[in-house]
Amino acid sequence: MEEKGISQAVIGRLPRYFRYLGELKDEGVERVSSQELSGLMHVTASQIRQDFNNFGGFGQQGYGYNVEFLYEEIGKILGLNKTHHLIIIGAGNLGQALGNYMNFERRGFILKGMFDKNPALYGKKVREIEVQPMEKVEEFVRENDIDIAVLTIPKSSAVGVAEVLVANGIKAFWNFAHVDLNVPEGIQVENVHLSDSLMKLSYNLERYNQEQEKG
Amino acid sequence: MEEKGISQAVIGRLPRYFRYLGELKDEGVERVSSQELSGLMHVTASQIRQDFNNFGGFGQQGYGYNVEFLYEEIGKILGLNKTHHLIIIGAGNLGQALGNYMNFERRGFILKGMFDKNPALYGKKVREIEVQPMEKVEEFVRENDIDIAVLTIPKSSAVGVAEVLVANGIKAFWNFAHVDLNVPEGIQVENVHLSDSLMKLSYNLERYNQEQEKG
DNA sequence: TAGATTGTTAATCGATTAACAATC
DNA sequence: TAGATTGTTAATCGATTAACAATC
Repeated sequence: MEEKGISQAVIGRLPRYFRYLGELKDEGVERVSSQELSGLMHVTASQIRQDFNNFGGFGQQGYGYNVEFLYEEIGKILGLNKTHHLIIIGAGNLGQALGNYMNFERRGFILKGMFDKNPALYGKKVREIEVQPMEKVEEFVRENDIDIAVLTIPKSSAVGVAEVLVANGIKAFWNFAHVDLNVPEGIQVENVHLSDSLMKLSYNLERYNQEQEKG
Repeated sequence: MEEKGISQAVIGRLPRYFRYLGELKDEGVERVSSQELSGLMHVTASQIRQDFNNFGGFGQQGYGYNVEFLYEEIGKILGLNKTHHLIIIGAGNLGQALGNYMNFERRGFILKGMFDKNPALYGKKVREIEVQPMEKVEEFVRENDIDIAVLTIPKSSAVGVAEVLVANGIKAFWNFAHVDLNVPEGIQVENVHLSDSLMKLSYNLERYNQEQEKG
């Protein structure tokens, strides 16, 4: 179970393994070989075995992998056996959409608070959580053991807000603002730059069309 | 200006270049060297030059790159000089949030329609666009020159809906459903798997905490 | 025991970085 | 012309794939 210096390429694939294993588990499948999984997921069996072996041996020669065991282990690696408390900064459309998404709760990501600087939103409820004024966020973070801040605010305020949150103990950001945060060493940032993603799609669409025209 | 077989690693970096160059442009900066950009973006100058040279020479020895020119060129590469028509399938919280996000419009991504199978949402307006029943989507796609379908529906229906849309001429999907679409060759898919992203953050948070404990 | 399939080492491939000649 | 900085080739690094011995 030794883990050190696992590359982000591997980490990035774990949630997808987790998803497929969850589906197999739900279908009642008991064991799976790297070859079967390879066919299902369209990645090489070799890569699957290499990826799993970064975390120690989960399989058994001649048998393959036990689906439920592997599912649980990957869940643990991803930290899904622990509870994470999160707050959403910015209660606009996107913030509310994320707040309403119950599936995160199922995985142990518990929404504890929502904040906005727009008074029109104060008191508005997203599930059980009331939107609070931004002025209250510092105290709230200090007193409620918050791990993750979800930033669904405009880029103009994101960098400043992140700074304040770090000063009050936030350890991780799920950043939807279209800006690079530049936080101190050891603070984790996961960016979701939606417009970047849309531009990538646009490029690939464009490129394919052009190739078609050439023949 | 020859382009062929550009790796997705390079494509994935273009939107970020585009963003930084846009900011420099707005600040009135006229020229930038790969070295300066390197300092700003925290990537190597060598990588910057290699990336740009995939698309031909945008710079000038001894001078660097003209900010506005480079900005425009990368925009063109990303297809942002063209207009794209898109529809949103699934008018729930996330669908509405994306529909309301005006910035996409600024880049030429025009929302043309929204669809949902929930009658309670029919007629609801997101900006100028009324939510329509799912039954209307096939005809709408055929008659309105739609390029991109945004899927903000549950995974259970996403695969089937995608199939129908492909049959009616959709060429690209921006997929927020937590499932792999598996479309025919030549149809573009850009996945935004939010829960995968959150799990990655969870992993990195976990890992860092563990390392701290060991000392 | 024979067959299957892992864990792991070695080979290959691709992406990043370094170096430098070309040239503005 | 001298200085700066690109475009591009070569070197390095890391990630993926192939191969196979270990072992259930």
